[in-house]
Amino acid sequence: MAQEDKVRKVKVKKAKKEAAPSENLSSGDPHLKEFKKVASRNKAKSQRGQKDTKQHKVKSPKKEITDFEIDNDKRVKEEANDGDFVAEKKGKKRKLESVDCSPALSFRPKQKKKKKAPQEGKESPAPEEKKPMSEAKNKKVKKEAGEHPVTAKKKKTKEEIEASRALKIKKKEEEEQQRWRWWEEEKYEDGIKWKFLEHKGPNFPPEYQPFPDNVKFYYNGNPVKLSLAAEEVALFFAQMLDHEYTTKDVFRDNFFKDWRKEMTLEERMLITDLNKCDFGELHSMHREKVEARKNMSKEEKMVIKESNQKILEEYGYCMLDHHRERIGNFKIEPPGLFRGRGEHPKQGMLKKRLQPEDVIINCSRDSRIPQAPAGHSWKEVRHDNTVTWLASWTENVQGSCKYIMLNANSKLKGEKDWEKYEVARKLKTCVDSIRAQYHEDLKSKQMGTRQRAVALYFIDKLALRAGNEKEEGETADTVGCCSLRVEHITLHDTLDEEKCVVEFDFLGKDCIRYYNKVPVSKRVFKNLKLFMQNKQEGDDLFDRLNTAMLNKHLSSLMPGLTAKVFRTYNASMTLQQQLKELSNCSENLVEKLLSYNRANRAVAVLCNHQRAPPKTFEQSMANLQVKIASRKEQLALAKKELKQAKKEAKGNSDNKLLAVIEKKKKAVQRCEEQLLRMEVQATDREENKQIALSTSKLNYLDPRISVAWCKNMEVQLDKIYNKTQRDKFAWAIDMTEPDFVF
DNA sequence: CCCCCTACTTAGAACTATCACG
DNA sequence: CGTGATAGTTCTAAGTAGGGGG
Repeated sequence: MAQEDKVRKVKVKKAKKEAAPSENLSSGDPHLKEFKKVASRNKAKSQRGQKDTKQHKVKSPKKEITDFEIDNDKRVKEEANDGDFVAEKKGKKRKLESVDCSPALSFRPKQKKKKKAPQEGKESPAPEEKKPMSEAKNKKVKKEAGEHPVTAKKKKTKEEIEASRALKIKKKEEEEQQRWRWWEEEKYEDGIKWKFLEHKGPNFPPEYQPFPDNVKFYYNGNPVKLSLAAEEVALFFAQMLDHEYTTKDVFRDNFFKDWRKEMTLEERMLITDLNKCDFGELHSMHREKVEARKNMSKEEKMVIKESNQKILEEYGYCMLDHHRERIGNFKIEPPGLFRGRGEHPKQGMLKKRLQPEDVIINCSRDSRIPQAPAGHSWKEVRHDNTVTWLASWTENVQGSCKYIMLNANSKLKGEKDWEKYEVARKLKTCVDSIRAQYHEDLKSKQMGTRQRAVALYFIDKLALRAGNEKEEGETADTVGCCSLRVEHITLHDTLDEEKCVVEFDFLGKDCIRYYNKVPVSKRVFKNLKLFMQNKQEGDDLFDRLNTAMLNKHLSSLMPGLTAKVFRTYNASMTLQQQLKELSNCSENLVEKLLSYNRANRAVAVLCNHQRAPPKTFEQSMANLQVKIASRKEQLALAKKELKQAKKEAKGNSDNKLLAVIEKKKKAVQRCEEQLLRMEVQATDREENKQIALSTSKLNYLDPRISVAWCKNMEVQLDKIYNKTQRDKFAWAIDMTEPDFVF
């Protein structure tokens, strides 16, 4: 248990200055002040409006910290003239020009408001800490009492249903009341993520249960009883037999190699060819199990649900600065076969079972340290409050770190999210000059600067990702902006009557294809031609640029600015614009929602958020069309009847007839409404066939835009955000006024 | 300058619960 | 009152970005 609390040092990077001085828009940082102002305004509001009995809010005077020193190590190197550009081989990029780099300003507002003393006072009295457990218990007791009447359960009647409903509502209210309104509090000083953190450690998956002897694995036609370890891995493969993965050579090879590592020497001698393996019985056993689980009785399902609930109760929450916070992924990932996306060179490799000995725990020194499962111990317990994770381990397939962190509705995540949108909003104030500058840079004498300008143009205009370098052969071959290669774009002097068209075709994150034909400015086009000169397939388009250089430059234009901010900015701006353009107050609810979805969709298209069309898509679409047709018939009929009724009533003021007319009118109206709803649904669904809205909604769209829209349009918020989303965006829902502008 | 490591966000697929409909 | 489609949740892979050390 090494107690090395790492104190993150604020790094001051050596700044190199480029020949052309960059416009520095950063000083003063008015936007972040705004951020703070909003926070306190909201605070005031809520104190006015609500009887918040909590008292975590303690105002604290702010202490300014000095800004970073800038090392003005100015070095200017002249770049060769245009004729000299030589494409360099991929992988090794030599950057000839020096790059402007302002001090590595952290974009956090904290920077401006280091405050020390009051932090202690901020925390609520210590005794509260012990509470959650007993509280939880109480709740449970209450619940049980309600659910298990002493007498027979025949009496499970209205009363009880009502009671449970009441309980639910009550719980909801309670939840609302208990919600930690962290956005009304002061932020911690630089880098400190928490003051107190206590949790139970991660939850491990159950041990492997060997399958019965009557289920056999065959090799070369002969039954073979496998050792426990080999059997477990064999089952991983057998379970996936329905999946396309298991037909791929790479997958099979990787699997077989790793499987053999788990075998005993004897097994390894015997089993040398995957094609001679017969997993049939294991596979069907697995299918039966799945089937059986599906067919379980309600009671059995209930039992499982309850035990899951118990696990959630125990492991799913932590105490963070006196608040009970939900953990996002408290379960240790179970072992299995690695499933990469796309043509992943490591697909099929064995992802090993983790032991507590692999896991590092992070928590407060003065908290109850989580107990490792019986007979085990943790790899390490540390107390680092500059990070947000509760536990971490190294995964064996890629060798990367994995973390257990809090749920999206937590303070730690929410605050970061809020900040992200504030940075994006700040970009709004200087985007014009940044655009002007990169437009200028397209003419730069320095190749690197030109490349940077073109890359920035793509990132801004097309919302491309930054495109970090990746290790070759370790992952699927995907690219982002800076890692584009010459084969990923095709230049067309004219295409479909448009000039200077760039045709993009590459695989991006998660191997999602990006295909787009975009007319670009002449200057950009000319530059691209230049960049591609003397290069061949496999060469980097931007051979003098990488994401680090790009971001360095960006952060010199505005603190906190990186490539990905453009995605956030353009996504949110698009939503706001589209909502303004598409929706209007006089629409009915269904139409408003269609408009909202369309605006959302425009963003998803911009960000290239795709999904596999649902398997049942065609079928369900056809079904819907049938329904629409029949409804249309109904409508026609209803209209006819109405006409008929009117005819009969002509010149006749018999009340009865009039009533009939009214009735028919209503029927027609109802029919029309339903028809409209279905037609809208059909349109929406068709337009959404291959587009995933949720990613942008969750990660790119400032929720305040949506909240404000709902208020202005008089649309219930739960029409656009489900429970999870409302939880995640609680801060925005609470603070946003109808006049919010991104 | 380059490479590696850490920490955190973003991403679509798979799985599960719920709801509408016959 | 079951069933199938849809909505919501979980899972974990795949990105971004910045630090740090050689």
